[in-house]
Amino acid sequence: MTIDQILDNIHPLPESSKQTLKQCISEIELPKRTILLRADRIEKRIYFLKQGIVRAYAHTPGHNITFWFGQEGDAVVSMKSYVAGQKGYEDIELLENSILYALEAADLQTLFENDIHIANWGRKFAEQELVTTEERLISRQFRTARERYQELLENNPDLIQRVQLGYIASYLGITQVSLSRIRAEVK
Amino acid sequence: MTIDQILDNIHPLPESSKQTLKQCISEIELPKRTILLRADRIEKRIYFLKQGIVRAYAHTPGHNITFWFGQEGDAVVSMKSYVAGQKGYEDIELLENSILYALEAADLQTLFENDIHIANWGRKFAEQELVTTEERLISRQFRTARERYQELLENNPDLIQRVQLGYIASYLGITQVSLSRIRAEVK
DNA sequence: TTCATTTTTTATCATTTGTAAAACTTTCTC
DNA sequence: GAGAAAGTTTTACAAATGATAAAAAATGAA
Repeated sequence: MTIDQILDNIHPLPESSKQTLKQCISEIELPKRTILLRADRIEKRIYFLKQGIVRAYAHTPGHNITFWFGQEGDAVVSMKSYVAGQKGYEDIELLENSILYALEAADLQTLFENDIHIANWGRKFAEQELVTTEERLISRQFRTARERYQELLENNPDLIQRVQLGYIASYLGITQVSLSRIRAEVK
Repeated sequence: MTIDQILDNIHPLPESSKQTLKQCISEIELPKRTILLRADRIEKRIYFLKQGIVRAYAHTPGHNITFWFGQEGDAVVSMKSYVAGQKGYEDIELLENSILYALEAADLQTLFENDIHIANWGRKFAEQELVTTEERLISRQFRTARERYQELLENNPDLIQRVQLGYIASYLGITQVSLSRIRAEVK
């Protein structure tokens, strides 16, 4: 997944604006188990995932709760840091050796103020994340864990292969034991 | 709550841009029980709530699920329509006689293309809705229904007075019977 | 490979939550 | 204010889920 594909997929940009934006983006490679973003920091960078898989989890008393998985092409961002300049809820951990595109949030802010195309690109970015987040919320509210597991099996069977089931269970909001029961039924 | 307060609260705008935007906004008054937005339509208008209270619910087999309440100052929008031009998930119903500020999404789109301040205002709008939605998702994933009811009692006691408990129970993701049990304990 | 560690599944039991029905309370209408 | 309708609480029972422990399977390192 190239950076051009990722940028264009959010919203097409005129060539000159795209070049301007790309000049602020660098590619980095990081090993499995790296904690890319931390809940207790105000994160200054945003990332796009070229290769790899990541999970976002919150540290809660007793155990950590995984609430998002990112895959190739996804933006990896502490939204609370990016939008409000405040500490987020999530640690984000690389579950595989990964390649990321990195971008300073401050650089992006400057571009927003000076280039209307980039401002609208940033608007589209937030809007798309908004709809995705809303869909996650609705999936969680409308469907049982069993249904959401089946949804995952159909729409994203990769994920279940690449991620250990304890994290999937946490993501679905059930215990690993319950997920095992569901898998025993469904298979 | 004036339209100026609502607009400025999202992101301050230069006076000329604000005037431009306000020229597209009209005030309307609608009675209780009006269905303002419908899941089976692509909605062309967005609203801000001056006075009243609304709920968003999805029609699911068996019963409707309430997943959002809007109060004074909130944007009332079918995000799927606004962002993606597709049918949304929700009907939005006025629970009280209400006064709303209305705006054609198409007019707003035109302003986005031509005024960088309005484009950044629109970006901020989406970003704020994003963080709010993320908070709702996380509240739902991290906390039990009991905790979320107590959270509501503390942060928004009004809501529980103004909205019938069946809707609150649905919003919390439990049955009305369970909510009754929780209330019996907490009181 | 072999052994140790981690992950997943299975079993049992206790707790929570849902369903259904009835009783009670509040609100609305005439 | 009386009666009807709508909303809320309570009860009893059934079903689903969680906690815990232990077994089985998979993974990783030497």
